[in-house]
Amino acid sequence: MTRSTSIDARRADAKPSVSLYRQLADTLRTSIESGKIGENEPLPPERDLAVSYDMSRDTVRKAIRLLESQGVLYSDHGRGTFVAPQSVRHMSRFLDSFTADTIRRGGVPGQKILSIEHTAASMAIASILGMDPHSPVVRVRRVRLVNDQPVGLQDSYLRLPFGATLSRKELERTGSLYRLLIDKFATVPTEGLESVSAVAATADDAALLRVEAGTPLLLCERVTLSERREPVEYCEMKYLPSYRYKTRISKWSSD
Amino acid sequence: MTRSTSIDARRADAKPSVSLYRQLADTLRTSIESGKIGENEPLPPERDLAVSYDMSRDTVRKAIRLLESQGVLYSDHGRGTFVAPQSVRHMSRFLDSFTADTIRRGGVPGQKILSIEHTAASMAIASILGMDPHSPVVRVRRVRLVNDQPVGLQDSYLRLPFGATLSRKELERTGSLYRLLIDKFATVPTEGLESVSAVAATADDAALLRVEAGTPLLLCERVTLSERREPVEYCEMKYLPSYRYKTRISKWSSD
DNA sequence: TAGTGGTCTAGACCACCCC
DNA sequence: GGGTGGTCTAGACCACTAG
Repeated sequence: MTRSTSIDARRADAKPSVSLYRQLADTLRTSIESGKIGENEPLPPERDLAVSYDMSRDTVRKAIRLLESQGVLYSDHGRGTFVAPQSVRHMSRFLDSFTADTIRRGGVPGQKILSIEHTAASMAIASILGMDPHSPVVRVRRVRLVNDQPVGLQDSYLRLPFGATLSRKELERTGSLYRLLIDKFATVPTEGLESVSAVAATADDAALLRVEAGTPLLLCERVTLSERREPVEYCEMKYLPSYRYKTRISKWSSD
Repeated sequence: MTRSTSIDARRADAKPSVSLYRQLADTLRTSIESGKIGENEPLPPERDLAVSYDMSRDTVRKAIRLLESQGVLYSDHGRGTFVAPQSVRHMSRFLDSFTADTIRRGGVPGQKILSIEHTAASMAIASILGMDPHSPVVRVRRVRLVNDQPVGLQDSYLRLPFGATLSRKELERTGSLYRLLIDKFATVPTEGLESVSAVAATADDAALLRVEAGTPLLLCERVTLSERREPVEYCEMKYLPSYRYKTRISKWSSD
């Protein structure tokens, strides 16, 4: 007995082995994005999917759980599994670079690098990055652009491997600090802790963002953690009011 | 062969049947909160836990997945499963009432109800709540307090079941709109879509929050969806800069 | 190489929704 | 009652990490 066509084709693909349930999740996601199943319409029952794609029901369920966690599907006990409304599907937020996030929203991301300094950590920065004061850190200040218009300021402090440095050229090439972390320093940003509030633009902020001083800005502070849950970046972002920060939050805390 | 003590005790408890994996998750969460296993220290291997608690390894894994989604644990392939740092464990955000959220942060929640109107939905409100214009809605305006100090304004539009009404007395008793939705209208808020930005306080805002007009405020708009993914509430919240909005975001979007 | 988490299976039974 | 998702099992094998 052989596996259903489309999944088998993927299996023979470049990657040596993507798990079955991820392949199924991709297949389902694609068929949902293409509109084959409408909002709030049901998927075939798990048992049917298992037969169709020649896998166990448990594997089908894993695919459904994955898509559920991404806001693509939702299941109701006794009723069925349904396609989430588009409004939900497009709200999911992930730990993502500004670059990728902007592209996902349909904008053209850009940046103007204001400065890259190799410096010693202040007590505050050292504390939040879990290092000793005066340890070396890299500070990167940037203006973020969408479609060539400034939308926000980013002030990042990076903890680099011992002796490593970061050049303006490297950053200009990729445009994304996260890509550099992954590709050059083999550090995968895995989790982010964010704290959001509102502040008034300082004179400096105002000049860079081309608004008046005192304009309300969205202040977002973030600590980024590696796979081992070590802090690797602290970043302060200030965004114009036109920039909207979207999130989906799920379920009930007793879960 | 009988089940390990603590889990069995729970099983005999009030609730007729909480699933095994949730019981194990509760047990593990408790023992983590109590500090029996420190930050970034490993749990016993899944196979050991399965033997200890007399359940299958798959059931143990379900408990671990649940805690992982709540930011309590993280697993690394080939290394083990570890307790997340406290900073992560305390950042998880859920679709929660202001009331519950404030308590979780260690504050005393309060509210001053400014008005409760039964009115007809504007086109904008009707559109976002997925109803016809002029359909009946309830608008609730409140000042939110933490430790008796005003921290924000909430302006909620509720879609109630046909013919239902909402009295000030009911809302004053529970203090929480969500509790009323659940208890009185059998509607469980399941998912929220939020959009956050910054605004300047209007003269009215300023008076209610006891600050100067023009003060930057955090503006958070939210659409709350029911289990069936029908919109049940639209809410605009404006918070003082001192109020911080905390989130944990996970993993990589390619997941 | 030994030990860990990750995937997958085939089958059983329960809980819930709706007709 | 018939169909759906939810839970649980026992066992197999793979993939990754570390000493």
